[in-house]
Amino acid sequence: MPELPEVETIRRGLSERILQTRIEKVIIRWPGAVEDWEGHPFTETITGLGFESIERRGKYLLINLEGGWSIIAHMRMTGRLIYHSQEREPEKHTHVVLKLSQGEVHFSDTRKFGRLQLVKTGERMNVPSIAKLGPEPLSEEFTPEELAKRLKPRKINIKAALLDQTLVAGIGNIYADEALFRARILPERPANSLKKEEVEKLHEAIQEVLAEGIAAKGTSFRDYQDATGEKGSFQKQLKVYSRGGEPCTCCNETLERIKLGGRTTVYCSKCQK
DNA sequence: CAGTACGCCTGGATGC
DNA sequence: TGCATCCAGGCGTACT
Repeated sequence: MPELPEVETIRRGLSERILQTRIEKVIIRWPGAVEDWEGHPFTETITGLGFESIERRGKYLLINLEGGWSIIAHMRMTGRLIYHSQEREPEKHTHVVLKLSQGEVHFSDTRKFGRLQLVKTGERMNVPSIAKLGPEPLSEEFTPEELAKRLKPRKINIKAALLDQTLVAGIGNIYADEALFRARILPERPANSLKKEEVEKLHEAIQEVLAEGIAAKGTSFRDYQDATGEKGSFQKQLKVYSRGGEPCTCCNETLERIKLGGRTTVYCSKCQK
């Protein structure tokens, strides 16, 4: 599941490979994967344009093209954006192929939740899904004080709060569970019940797990692959996610597996308070 | 603001 | 072996 570290890894991989190229042809194999911009059709608008830069905001990739156009890409659960230096037959779930002046990019998504959305570059930060995102957790504006301020009015449990993209951007189910374990905080705790020291620990834990996730080129639990089709390795460092019923790496207690906000949550009832 | 449910999807795991 | 059912879950939207 591409969360911040996975999307950042894709951003870096694509940036190294496609910034000097131009889109020569667009092949849409499943129209549901793309969204036009106010009467400007996806294919016709981007054909012929070169790439200028690739940014990331939360779990969104912002691919900036020439001519004032951008593509906002979201992988959701199973999306992939993979660069091939040679021409390659699309796979079963490849929905869009961008033929470039050198190589090609395939957008594939088994579950068809992901989207490529055409927007004006000047409007990219104003589209609702991007505009409402909370701070970037690895940026300077994301301080312990900022996190505390944002948690204070929230009565929901801290796990659900971390998954709320308007509170802080980019954290998904994997890194939320890992950050809470590292900060030794129970996921059921109301967000506004965290003491100052706990918020500071959580802030540090969030930054650590995300940075380590990026360093490991992401978590390839099921479907995730980077921009070249390689798997990440952070799944080897997971302490709680997907380990329900297994012993805690710290105290050997059996890890609990519950549902919070409709999502599977794993934690250690002995280590986390 | 909280919470819940639903829709979007397929494949792998599980149950019979 | 084959078929039915469950589960994984990010996010937008609707409704209470």
